[in-house]
Amino acid sequence: MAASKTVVLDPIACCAPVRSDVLDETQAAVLANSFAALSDPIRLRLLSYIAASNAPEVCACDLLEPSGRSQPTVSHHMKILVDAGLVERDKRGLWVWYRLVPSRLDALRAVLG
Amino acid sequence: MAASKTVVLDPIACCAPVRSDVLDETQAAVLANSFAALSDPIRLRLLSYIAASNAPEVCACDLLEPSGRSQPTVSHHMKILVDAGLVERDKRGLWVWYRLVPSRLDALRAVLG
DNA sequence: CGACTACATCGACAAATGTCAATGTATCGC
DNA sequence: GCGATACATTGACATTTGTCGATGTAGTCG
Repeated sequence: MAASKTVVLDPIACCAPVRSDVLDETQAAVLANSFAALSDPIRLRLLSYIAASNAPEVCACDLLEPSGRSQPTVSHHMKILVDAGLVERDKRGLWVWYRLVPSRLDALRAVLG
Repeated sequence: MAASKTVVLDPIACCAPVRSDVLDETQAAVLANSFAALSDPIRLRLLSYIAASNAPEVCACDLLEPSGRSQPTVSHHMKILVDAGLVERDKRGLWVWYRLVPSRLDALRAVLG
């Protein structure tokens, strides 16, 4: 039920490894979009911060200080990660909680193999 | 001995998986640069084209038609892949030959795990 | 209700990126 | 040497991206 905001993302799972077959334009576009989400240092650090926390979820409010960016900027980056399907967003009360989507990271990893 | 043109790249191998620890700014910058090389559909297709060919190397001249881009544009994209350490360049006579650097792809894959 | 809080969206801007035509450079064959 | 070939570099341009201040929106608490 989850995900499906701006861009189509599920096709990732169907992609054969980059090394085994030539990607068609659609596959390439989807994958490029996913890797683009990983192509910014701030986003990589946000991602690793969530992953490194022992908790299954991290509050958005805890992402500001370690990222060293303004609140709108962090919100912007998190949206990109969510749209790419790498992170899930859950608003509870005033706070927003983020958690990784391991299967999505696994899928990307598989594409690289 | 190979590689070391514009950007520092070897640090990739030393990075712990994104999921296990918070990346420092240097690690994040290097990794972001690597993923950025994968964040363009044309580059992904060039990469998979080389990988999918049974030959260990592919001539630059064979990359123009499948990519559907001009010669300068393909040259530009290949430079980005080479600088990212994902592909090696070998000029022999008039022709330039490209081959993948599997260890680099493996390293990136490891970071995602 | 109204004040306050947490996050998203908007608007603007500089910087980076993808693209191609034109030109440059190195190499081959004659 | 000379012309032709394969690829790189340059210059220009439109588009995209990262950033922040200002503002909007949804939720909480009294």
